[in-house]
Amino acid sequence: MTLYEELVARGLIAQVTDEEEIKELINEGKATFYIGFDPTADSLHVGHFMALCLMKRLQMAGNKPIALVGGGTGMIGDPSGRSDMRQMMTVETIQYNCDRFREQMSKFIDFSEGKALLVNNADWLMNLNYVELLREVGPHFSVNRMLTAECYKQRMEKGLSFLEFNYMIMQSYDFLALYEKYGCNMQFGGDDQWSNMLGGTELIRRKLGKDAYAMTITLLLNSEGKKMGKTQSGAVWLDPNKTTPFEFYQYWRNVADSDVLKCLRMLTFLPIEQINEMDQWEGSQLNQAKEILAYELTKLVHYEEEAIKAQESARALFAGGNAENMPTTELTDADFENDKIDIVSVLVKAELVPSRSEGRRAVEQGGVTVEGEKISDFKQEFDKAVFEGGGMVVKRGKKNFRRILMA
RNA sequence: GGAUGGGUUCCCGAGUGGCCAAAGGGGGCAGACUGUAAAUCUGUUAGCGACGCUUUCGAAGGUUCGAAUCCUUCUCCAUCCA
Repeated sequence: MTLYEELVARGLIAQVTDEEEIKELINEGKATFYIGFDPTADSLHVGHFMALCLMKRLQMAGNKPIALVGGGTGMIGDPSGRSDMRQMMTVETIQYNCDRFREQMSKFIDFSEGKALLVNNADWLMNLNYVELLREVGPHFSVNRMLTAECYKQRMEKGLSFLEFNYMIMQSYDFLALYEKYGCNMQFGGDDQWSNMLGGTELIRRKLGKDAYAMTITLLLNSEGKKMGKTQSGAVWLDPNKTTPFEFYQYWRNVADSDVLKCLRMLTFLPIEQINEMDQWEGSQLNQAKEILAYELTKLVHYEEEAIKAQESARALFAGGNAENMPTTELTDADFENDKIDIVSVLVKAELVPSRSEGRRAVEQGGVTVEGEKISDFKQEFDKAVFEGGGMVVKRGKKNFRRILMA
């Protein structure tokens, strides 16, 4: 199976500019391609992870990846598919985020010996001269065409600032710059980037009379059509300090039946044949597929050791027993009054609830368990002694656990 | 710059002087049922020392016994005109 065939089989490819050319380029390892990452947060998330996996697959086939962090484009903010304007970020924040990206990426991509490049578009965008730029690239963009681009559609209703309108031009300029500097002949990106990417191939054609290609990756959507990798409390991050390996594992352990196979195909490196076998699984057997998915992804992102720990914890917890590797919270003497602490305080301390009111409601609704015993009175108190030694396992709902210990 | 319409709780969206911590829907959370899934049903969804108190309807002032609601100024957004 060729690389391109595998990408198709995994459902990763959304749109391509020229299928035959792209096939040949990447199958034979002749592509120098780039993927852009906008530094909108201080950690990469699951959406980026897909792109990183793709980079890795292509790198393994001999293609040369360029990871571009958007230190320059981050100054503008991509309006694609958004209904509101992004918060403008300070230069310091952007720089900080770029540095974090750099760290995390080097975990996945081999940057040694020029096998891959990491560049920052601030290097060429920040020094552009407005009038020069207008004269250089301005004539090659038709405002009429730009306005019909899919990525602005949502914003045509709500309003689009000139600042953000220019994002496409900046991204197109990136492609041109990389083409000239490194011979980068292909761009990959999320499917929401399609119009921005076409801007680049067009610019290269008009400006240099050369061909460049673009290919988009299917966005990872769940069966309800929403982007995956988001939870109520925000994105699922790759940084273990922002999303612990256990939480990361649990996110994938809990995906809907209808999404498991898709996730396995698109995100893991398991052989496609093996995944296709799982496609036959039905009902509760799919639970095993979810466990495999969670384990594989945790292993990729946080290494095997953490994946094993997360899996053991999860198994133990849901089998009803205790687990070694559970998130813990430590109490100090100051948390106690007369050597006692009430259940609501414990919940708040353990961050199992955001406020005392919610803690109280959780207890009233029968959602709180301590050491397997349901708590029915929100005024219930505990002696300091019970937290000594192994501590006490507190559970809110079915999936939120915390071991409470003395510091 | 001019005209018009608008900013309500996590989101959408009612509410035009007291009965409003604010209808309804979505989402979230919890319970039942299950497979740590989905669907369904039920409860709940500002905070707190909790049959009471405190803060909230773009911001700041004002009128009033009483303001999300009336007045003034400011601000932001959309549409049309320039």
